[in-house]
Amino acid sequence: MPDTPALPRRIAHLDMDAFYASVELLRYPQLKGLPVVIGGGRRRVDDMLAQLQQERPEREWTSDQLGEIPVDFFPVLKDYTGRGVITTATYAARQFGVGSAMGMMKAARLCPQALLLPVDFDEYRKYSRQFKRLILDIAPVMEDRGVDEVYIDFTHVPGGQREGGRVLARLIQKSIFDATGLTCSIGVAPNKLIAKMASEFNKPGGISIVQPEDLQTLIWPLPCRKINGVGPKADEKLQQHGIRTIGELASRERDWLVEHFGKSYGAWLHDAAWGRDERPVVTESAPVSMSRETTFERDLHAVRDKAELGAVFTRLCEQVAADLQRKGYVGKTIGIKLRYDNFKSVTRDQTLAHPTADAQAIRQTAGQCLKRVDLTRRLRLLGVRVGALVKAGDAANREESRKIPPGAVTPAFAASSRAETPQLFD
DNA sequence: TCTGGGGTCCTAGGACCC
DNA sequence: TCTGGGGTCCTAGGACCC
Repeated sequence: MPDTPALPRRIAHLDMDAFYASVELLRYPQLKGLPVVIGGGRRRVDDMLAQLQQERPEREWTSDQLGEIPVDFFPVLKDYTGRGVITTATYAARQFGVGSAMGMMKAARLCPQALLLPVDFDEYRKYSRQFKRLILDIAPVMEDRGVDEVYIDFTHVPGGQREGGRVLARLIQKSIFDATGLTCSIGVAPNKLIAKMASEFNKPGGISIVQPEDLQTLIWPLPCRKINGVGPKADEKLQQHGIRTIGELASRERDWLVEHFGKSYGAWLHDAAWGRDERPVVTESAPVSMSRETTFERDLHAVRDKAELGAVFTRLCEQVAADLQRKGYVGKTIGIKLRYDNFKSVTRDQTLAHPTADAQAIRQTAGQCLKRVDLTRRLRLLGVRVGALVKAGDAANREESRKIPPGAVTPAFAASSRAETPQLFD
């Protein structure tokens, strides 16, 4: 093999534009341009069609005619009762100040006439798989970052270096749009950190190319919060030190940042501000944990709502078990999460000698965890988690070779099993 | 105006072992 | 009697991301 000069790294970040809302508009084009909010419970399309059939019996309604459902049939935000947050909102709704993660009740005051659609993750996942398949057909090194985002390594892809990546980015955009009608924004830069910021520059439908020499002009004027990894807490602390932009962050000594933000995070902040990031685009990753949680319609009490809580608890355990089994994993760290009426959260977990994906075993251990928390306060949320995952087959093999006696328990498990605590809803 | 659900990673103390 | 480090695992909480 002849020596080839090392190519400069070209990393792309692709972000689907208003993904959930755009997918919904494919089904309901009649809502285009109207303020629409997505969130608050899940309603199946079948249920909606049944209701429609009842209210408008003059014709037959099938899933082929979603685009003909009259706009006045859709529920509006002001009629919504119950809790929850908005998952996303169309541009028309955002003009009223409505945005994702906002409480429904607040959104209803800002834009009472907004149409309300329930989230339909199955539908979004369907389009998610499709656009990722299209990308993989063009560029094989792709990292999954959730339903609507990916990183792509352009470096060795044909055309990936042309015009800094713009040619390949255009090709991917066109491929996705032609197949789905959906648009996306792409940023291409020397690394993931900058690419992520660049993909936001020209939304929607934009392509932004950032070269190493563009750091000062394009990146340094941005607020620190634009760095993926600087959240509200870190941003507030930075501001308290008079640091608002990435450029101001870059002008601080590395040692000063380490002193105030810790060895690891401080050094990382310094690297980030100087546009340094060597993380590779990772094409495969194994899950670490799986969980299910639910927020109740009203806060529940462990004693007074014992039956209801017990049923929810069992269901969560069954759902996690089903998720594990479906994906072929077992885990040995079983945990619970509670959120009290004052919004404070606590977690408890316990590690078993053997990994499991069995609903009864999960419920048994999660029940032990429940005995270790305060159950006198009303509960707003309950969750069940299984961590320390391994592939189901691998676990079986290792157990076999290590000859662990069946029924072995960790000391912590044995201790908590002996604990005499009052039975509440478990 | 009260604030979803699913994740990952980091920190820090204590247990336990060598 | 007082006093070592280092490594790993477990547990709880919190920041952050999509």
